[in-house]
Amino acid sequence: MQPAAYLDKLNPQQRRAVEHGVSGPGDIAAGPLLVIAGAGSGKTDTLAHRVAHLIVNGADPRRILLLTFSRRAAAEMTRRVERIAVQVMGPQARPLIEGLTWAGTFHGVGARLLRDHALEIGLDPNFTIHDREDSADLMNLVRHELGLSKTEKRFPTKGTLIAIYSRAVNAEQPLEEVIGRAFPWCAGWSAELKAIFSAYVEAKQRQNVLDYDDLLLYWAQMAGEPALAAGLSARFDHVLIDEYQDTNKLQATILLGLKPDGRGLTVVGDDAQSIYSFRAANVRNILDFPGHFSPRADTVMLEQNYRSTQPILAAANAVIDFASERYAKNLWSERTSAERPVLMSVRDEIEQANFVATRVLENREDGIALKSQAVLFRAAHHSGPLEVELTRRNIPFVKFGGLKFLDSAHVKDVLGVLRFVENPRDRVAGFRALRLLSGLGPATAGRILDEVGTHGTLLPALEAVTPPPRAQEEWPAFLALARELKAHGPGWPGELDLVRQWYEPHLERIHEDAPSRLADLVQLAQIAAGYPSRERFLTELTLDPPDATSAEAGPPHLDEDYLILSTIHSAKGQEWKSVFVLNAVDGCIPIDLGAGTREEIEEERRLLYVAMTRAKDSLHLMLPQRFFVHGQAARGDRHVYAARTRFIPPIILSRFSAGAWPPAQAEAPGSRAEPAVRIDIGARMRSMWK
DNA sequence: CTGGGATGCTTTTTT
DNA sequence: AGCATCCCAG
Repeated sequence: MQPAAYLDKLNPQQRRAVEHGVSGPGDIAAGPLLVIAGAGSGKTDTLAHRVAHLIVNGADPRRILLLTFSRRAAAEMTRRVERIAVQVMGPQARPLIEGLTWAGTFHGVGARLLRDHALEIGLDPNFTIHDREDSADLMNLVRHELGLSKTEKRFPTKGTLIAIYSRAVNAEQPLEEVIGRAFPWCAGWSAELKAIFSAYVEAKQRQNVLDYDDLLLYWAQMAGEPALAAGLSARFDHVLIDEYQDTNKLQATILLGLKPDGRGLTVVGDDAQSIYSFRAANVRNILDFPGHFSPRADTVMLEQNYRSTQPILAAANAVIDFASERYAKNLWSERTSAERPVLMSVRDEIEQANFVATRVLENREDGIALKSQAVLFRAAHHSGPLEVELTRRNIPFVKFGGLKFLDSAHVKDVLGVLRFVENPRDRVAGFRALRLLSGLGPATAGRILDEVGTHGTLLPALEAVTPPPRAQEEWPAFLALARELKAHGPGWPGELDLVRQWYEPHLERIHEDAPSRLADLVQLAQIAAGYPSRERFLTELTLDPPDATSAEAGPPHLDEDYLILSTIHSAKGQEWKSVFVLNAVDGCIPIDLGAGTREEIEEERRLLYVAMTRAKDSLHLMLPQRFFVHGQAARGDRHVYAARTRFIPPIILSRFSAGAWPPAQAEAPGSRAEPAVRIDIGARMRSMWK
């Protein structure tokens, strides 16, 4: 057997990253390693090879911790590791890879570790997890209780509150600093904010719920507590983290707590693709990583791009060259092409939609499947007109990013009932569930939840309730439902069907468009069937929500072809043959919200870079000239003119080719082709008034 | 106390 | 255009 034949197709840098600290079977002594992996440089493959290489050389898969940005990425990584390992070791690798169970997101792994260690840290292991919306709802409850909803001057809303709180936790910054840097318009409220946050924390603990941030925070606390830290860090021999540029200070604290000397630690990322600072991600994590250790961490740079053609790469490089601070690297590609990326001018968003739909179909005629094409945009609503056009032309699409399936009211209602039964102390869930009954408002719901709280258990408390007269009729059915669920009557996923049956009449009463919402619930039931129990379903759905939006969510007939629509954020790590970037104009990229600090602008630049580097063969940046302004009558024509994004200044225009659509617009006056039809619209208009 | 309607303000990206 | 809040009728 040639021991390392599977490494031969790696380039020298990739190979260095894979073999770092591994000198042969049974001999692994790896110090900290940083891999700077440019876009399309085979990062995932390199990391997968490293994991496989460790295992092949005797590392215990059960003692490898692999942290990725999304669950999807973790699954993909595990799949590749298995493929490589099987290739080297044959089928006996399979059971070995089964042991690679600690692969997931920081939040997912945190949840699992916390359930394992709950008792040691005084946590009830049956805690439920609040997603962002739930957290905001709870914050709102607290906000009202403290009487801050009717201050004389406008007090920050629940969304702002949770954003401030979350940033303070994830960036490990004192409140004053967070407000000063990121929320200057909230200055002057810091005393109130402290009060509200402390009440929020107490409420979470009383209700036995954790929010996303807690999953990291408790983990970090454990890792920092000497009595627990040793056991925790001894649990893993190797810790590998993907997308390190998008981790925050709190996550770095966890890592350093797990592996203080960096032994067995590998981080991979690309500072040029850091796009999550709104979530407190900090580029400094990756920039400063080597210096945290002594001796310094080894650094490997992957610069060969296997994805894009040379002209696409040259344009993307030109854009990122203006970035202020980064690991200087120069991506290159062997893939030649004569086709530069296109800056395509169109009159407005309607024409933009028209162009994209037309070109997508042409591409398909040329043999490029819809799935190999993607339309990317800065904000979820930017794709609105395009979605209309695609629907009109019957072009199937799936949209990633923006409002999620789980965020819709009806799905949250059903989950709320389940969560309330799972954890009766969860007031947000309880509130949601109880208020579904007509005649039962916030006051009564609050009273009932107080009862449940003092009782400690659900059923006796509910049975003792006398509902208000107007809710009396619907109460027995609710009580019966709670009983069934508490007893796990029909088992899983039958319990979800039970809730659905109970909920249906309520849904029809509450919402006009009940039928389409019912379809979502059918889909929820299908998702539910994929989980072994109610508890696992609720936890994992919160940590790993289905990432496509409800519009398409109908369990897409996987054999069918469909176009990909995605926010740039959700496009991270992906690639397509042909990519269209919508609204490459100032105001959209960079987006014209908020303060627009220098750091924020730099991040917008990286966003454009990420979008451009998703393209393999063909790239169009769309430039609508006019935007209709919001807040006018449906067919109003008030509009503003938009300018090409500032990230493509004249000096790099030569990296692009220019186009306009419809083509007639590009031609000089006089050379215009003879129209096929002539209709005197002007005459019609005049005759309207006669 | 609940629920419906009017009115005024915010408006990105996501585990 | 959507949501939070306010106001009022049962």
